[in-house]
Amino acid sequence: MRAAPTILHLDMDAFFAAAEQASKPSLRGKPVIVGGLGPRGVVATASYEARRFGVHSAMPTAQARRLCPNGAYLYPRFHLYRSVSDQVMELLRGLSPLVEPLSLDEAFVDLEAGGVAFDEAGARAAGERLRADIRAVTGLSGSVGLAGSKMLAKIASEEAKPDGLVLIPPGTERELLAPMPVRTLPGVGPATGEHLRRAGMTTVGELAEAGEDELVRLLGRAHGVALYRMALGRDDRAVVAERDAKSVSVEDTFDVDLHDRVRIRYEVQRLADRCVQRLRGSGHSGRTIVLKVRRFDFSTLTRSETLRGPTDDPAVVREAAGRLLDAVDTTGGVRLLGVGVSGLADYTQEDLFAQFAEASAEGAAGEPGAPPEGLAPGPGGAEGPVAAAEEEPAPERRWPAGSDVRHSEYGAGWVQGSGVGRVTVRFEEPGSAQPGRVRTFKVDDPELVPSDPLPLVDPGRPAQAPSSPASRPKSRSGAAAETSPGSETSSP
DNA sequence: TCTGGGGTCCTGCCACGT
DNA sequence: TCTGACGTGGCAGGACCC
Repeated sequence: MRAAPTILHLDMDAFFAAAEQASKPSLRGKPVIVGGLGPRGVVATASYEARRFGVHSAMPTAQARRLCPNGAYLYPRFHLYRSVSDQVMELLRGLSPLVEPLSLDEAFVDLEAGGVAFDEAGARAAGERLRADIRAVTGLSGSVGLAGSKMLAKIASEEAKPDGLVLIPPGTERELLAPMPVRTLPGVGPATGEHLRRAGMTTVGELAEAGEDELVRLLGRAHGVALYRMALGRDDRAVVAERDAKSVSVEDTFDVDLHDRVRIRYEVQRLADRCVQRLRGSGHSGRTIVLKVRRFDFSTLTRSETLRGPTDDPAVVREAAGRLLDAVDTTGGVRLLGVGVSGLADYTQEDLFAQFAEASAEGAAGEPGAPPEGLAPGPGGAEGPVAAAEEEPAPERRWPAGSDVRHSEYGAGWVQGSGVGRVTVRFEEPGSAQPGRVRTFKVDDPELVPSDPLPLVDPGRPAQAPSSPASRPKSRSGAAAETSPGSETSSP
């Protein structure tokens, strides 16, 4: 591990919910919950206002509604989050070529590799500058952790939340970690945490005292060794800018368990097609086809089959998935189906031939066939906007809560709710000073159309000018404007 | 009062070839 | 010809992460 705290971890605060609040002025300061809104949905992100009611990520949405009945419940708008994320990642790449994105809202940066910081003061200045730039460009806040390793930088950013910066000075790691719960360490989830608790270990200090041999005995070689090192504050994993994908998969949970074998087979074929679409989109082919089935009792099983060579042919993947399904007992019902491809390869000559052959067949074998009679395609018919966008034209227009719309007379707005043939829209834009007016229309009103999300910060009028590119000289040391946590967003 | 979606990594078991 | 050791690959499940 390096001596200077020049690994930076950025974590955007309640990212999806914050983006929704920035985009919809009427939701600012209110509890906002983003996630699946169907009967089996779960919370992806809750705003800090919603967290005060006990709502948190991964909680069933139905439970969240009981805890926070007056919150705004919205479907995720990944297009918006991805565009904001791109802006943030661009700022990070201004700091260093070594940027490792972990998700849309998180990344590691090696400041030393970028030449922007070599010591504590430099790292702190770069972190503060970054936070100010993110706010200027996106209107959102992010928390920054700085330390000499990835693990500690991540722990630091967690401590910094919301809207803060924490630096772990070199030499203080063990002392700092010792009283923390074992769950603080990456790789310790509910199962390992419980395992360790039964063995009498609840803090990181107790793991360090137990010794490597004991942890290996309890958790196995790889996990035990890694955990012992982490407990000592040792982590020499490098920031890796590019990672190759290892697998591609798609899955759907159905609002109601499926029992009909014909319907199940049809859904597997649709998933296989979607999976191949994604596979091709990523420029890959793959050798191992995986079928995932979650049964009525939540037990999950996977079946896989490895082909002779990689493929990106939908017919081949459909067939393999179908064969795997034949070996699965689905009596009792299934709540989730998934199809994945692993053992990824770049395109091969063989794949090109396969594609060519398929193209000449004019897609005759490229369709999964019509849905079983009387059954609409899709998971229970209540899928979110992302899934809906991939469907065939629906007989009735859908207006998912939170989605962007435009009305020929009233302009840009978003869907507050819909039902019984009506859709309620609030007309406001990210820059609106006041909450917008609400109007209700018929769902098939021709004046109302879905639209793309508007940028959170008008590019012509940034909230505040971002500082010059991060590759600039390091002499600038101010940038203290955004250090204080927002008073209204303190965690419960 | 029920538990999403898209991933990664590890472990144990088994079959197979040498 | 039989047997055991060993390495490897495939498969299934579990844990974890965001």
